[in-house]
Amino acid sequence: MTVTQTSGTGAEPLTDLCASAEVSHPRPDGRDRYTISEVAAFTGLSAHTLRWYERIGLMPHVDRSHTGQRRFTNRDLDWLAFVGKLRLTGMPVADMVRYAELVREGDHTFAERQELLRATREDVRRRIAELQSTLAILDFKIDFYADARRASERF
Amino acid sequence: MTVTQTSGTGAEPLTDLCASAEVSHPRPDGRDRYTISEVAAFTGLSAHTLRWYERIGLMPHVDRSHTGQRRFTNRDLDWLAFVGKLRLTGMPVADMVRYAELVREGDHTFAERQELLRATREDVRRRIAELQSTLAILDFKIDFYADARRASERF
DNA sequence: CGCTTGCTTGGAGTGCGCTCCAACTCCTTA
DNA sequence: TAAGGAGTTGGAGCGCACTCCAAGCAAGCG
Repeated sequence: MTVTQTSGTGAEPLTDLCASAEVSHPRPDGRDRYTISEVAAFTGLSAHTLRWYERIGLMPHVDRSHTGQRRFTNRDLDWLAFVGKLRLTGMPVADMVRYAELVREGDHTFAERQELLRATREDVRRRIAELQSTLAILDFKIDFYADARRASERF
Repeated sequence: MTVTQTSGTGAEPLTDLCASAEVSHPRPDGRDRYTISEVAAFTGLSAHTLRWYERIGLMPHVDRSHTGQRRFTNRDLDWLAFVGKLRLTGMPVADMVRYAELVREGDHTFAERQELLRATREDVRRRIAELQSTLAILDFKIDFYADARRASERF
């Protein structure tokens, strides 16, 4: 796993480090201000969704240009990458918002954050097990159809 | 894997066999007619949902009592168990309905059914991989919080 | 008989996660 | 200067998978 340490403005160093665990997509170097459409292209989320994430409190707080347009930072991209992972787990958006709130509240919420992630992890483990059981059924049925088709061809 | 061969009325023996792959929950022996609430309790689906499944064509066709009430058979339970598995895969209801249609159309749809299941299987494999990647991130962050908390306790 | 329980129906409502719309501002290019 | 493109907002709308509602029917019981 590659941990990319992004510049950071000095505020909440621990949270920042934690928010930037693994960045999968390479990003334009040396830049730290992206428009909403750049971020949309980069993350695969729509601009609508990005604004909506901010509205509901799932984005920490996005900088603005002098004309009021959003300017996302590398830190924001890190956060979105993490949110994307949480989304893949099937975690409800409300829970992600809760996590975001805890991050905003500061370091004294570490325990609760950890607990939330732990619960999510157990959930993910359960889901993997479920999926693997469905895989067995699917294999069984696919084999069944393969046999049936071979049989019908032979006679 | 235990394959429980349920009685069957003689119609489409292959499909029947295939529909009855693995029955996870033991069920009242010797019976073959269940009310909707029994099936609801048994499958964990609500009676509402069972009726809705029938309406949209996801249930093959449920017998009725002389007063018009539904009487589900063991075969129906087998089908519902399989549908439950498909549901766990995250397959959209519309696709499940498509599969149900193919089953109703008869044996000449084996190829298409197999293809549908194959696609689903690949999807499931992808989802398992995704979930496992999120698991890595979660572990990383949970460890991070564990370390941070231990560090803050020590000083 | 009246009451309860369980079932029936078509259609309306709900919650989630977006997704889009209308009306507007701002900046750039021709 | 005019047009076009990208951004802004609050709020409405959408698709999915249920979930519930109202009104009614049939059976069982005291």
